[in-house]
Amino acid sequence: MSRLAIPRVVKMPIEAQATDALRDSIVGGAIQAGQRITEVEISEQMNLSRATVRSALHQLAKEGLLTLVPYTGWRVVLLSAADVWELYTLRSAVERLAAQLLAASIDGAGRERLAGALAALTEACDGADGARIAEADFSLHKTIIDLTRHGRLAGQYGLIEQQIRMCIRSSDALVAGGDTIVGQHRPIVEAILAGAVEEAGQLSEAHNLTEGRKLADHLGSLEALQPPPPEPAPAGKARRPRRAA
Amino acid sequence: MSRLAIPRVVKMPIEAQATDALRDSIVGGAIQAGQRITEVEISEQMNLSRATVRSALHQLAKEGLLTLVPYTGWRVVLLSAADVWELYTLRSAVERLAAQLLAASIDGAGRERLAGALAALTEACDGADGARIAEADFSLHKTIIDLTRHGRLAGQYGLIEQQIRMCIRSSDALVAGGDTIVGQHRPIVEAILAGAVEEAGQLSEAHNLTEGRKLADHLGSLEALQPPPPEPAPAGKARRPRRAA
DNA sequence: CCGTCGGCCATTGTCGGCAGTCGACGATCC
DNA sequence: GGATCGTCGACTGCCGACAATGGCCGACGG
Repeated sequence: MSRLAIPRVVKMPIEAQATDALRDSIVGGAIQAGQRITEVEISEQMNLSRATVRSALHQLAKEGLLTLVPYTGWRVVLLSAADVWELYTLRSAVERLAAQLLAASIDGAGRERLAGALAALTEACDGADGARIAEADFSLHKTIIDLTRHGRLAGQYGLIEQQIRMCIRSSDALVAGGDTIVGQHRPIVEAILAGAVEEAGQLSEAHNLTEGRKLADHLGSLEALQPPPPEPAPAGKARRPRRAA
Repeated sequence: MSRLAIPRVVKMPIEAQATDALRDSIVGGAIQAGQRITEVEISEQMNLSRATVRSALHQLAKEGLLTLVPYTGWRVVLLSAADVWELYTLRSAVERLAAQLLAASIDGAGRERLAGALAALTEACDGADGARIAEADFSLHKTIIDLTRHGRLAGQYGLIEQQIRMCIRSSDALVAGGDTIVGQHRPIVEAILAGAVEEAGQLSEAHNLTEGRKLADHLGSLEALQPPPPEPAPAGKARRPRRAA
């Protein structure tokens, strides 16, 4: 296979690079939720043409991270409790399918990767680093998805995952104890390894639904306190006075 | 509601219009599966700029109807039996969720719409118009999705639906008898109307899985006959000889 | 003082063009 | 005759500019 030790050059169009960078900025919190952004603003920061940035923004809009207000600007979506409910119900259905498929078809290499992901989560839960626990959590779920070798499943899950990442960051929830987290995931993994199709699906579905309800309730109580986030300021520069000079 | 008989002008950016028109051309069969198309070709036919067409093509690529070969061209996807399996497993999971949610939350107006959709399917199945039956079939499924008032669910289902439409058209399958089709759908609708959450989900899931397997087997047997569709010709104009004069 | 109207500006919508890259044909050399 | 290299056409990647649109602010009239 690898006759020569020459590394394959990554051939990724700038559009895709810009999309990834912007996505990371959004889910990573560099661009706050609800914030308003403009194409020229981004294109200047990234040193790219507006058309290129525009393409990236449209892609992210399709992924549900941005909304476009015609002739006005772009806005980072602000996820409500209803959105969280949508996300987690959808996620439960998708992950249930993944768990079932994987339980029915997992092979040796797959068992190894899956066990490794669970071990990593267990190890992360020993510490108190919330971000690291969350990452290991996501990684375990993602591993289950990938191992199904189901391209469209992975694609749809990817969209959901980005949005979940964003709403978790914006709510600063997900602070369950490490023991609880491991205790929730271990049975799922064991059912998959045992080839118990129905059980794996049910456990996975239940796990997501309970977690989703918890997060939605948390967000709902927050929304009840501060009803309308009136205007999170138009991104950086305030509207300049009519006569600057 | 309708005070004036003046049709509301559609205020839809040309990008979106182009996207819809292209999607219809693809799923409608005007552009054959596997065919190679270029941006200039489309832009000339639609009398639009390349950038606009390009945006539409990218969107359709994200919907899974096109693939982009860098610096070479676009290709309408050619769905294999494996793709059909992916589509129908995914669809079964999504529709199961929809049936469950709807069974748990359907209201009076919803019951009416759902019953109407089933009646339309029954009526269509009395005739022998395959296209009309298929349309009524899709419409019933879509109605269930819409009634859940689950935006993201509807969005993800939309993507799957387009691809399923395409592969059904390209395989000319779906020729089950009208009685069979009604007999498969009626129990699902009845379970939803009865509020039987689990039963509705199971019936919906089973329906899609059996139909998907049937279609996948059909496509698999076709693939076994003609292994590689070698080159479906580069779209219209043949590669012109080096010296035209 | 308040409601309404008009103009202005910011921002997106759309377009044509130049440059980089890929696939393939044809010429050349062995 | 066969394989390899050079060259060409075609297509996408990316860009800057102009047009259209909607919101905001000030001016005007009541």
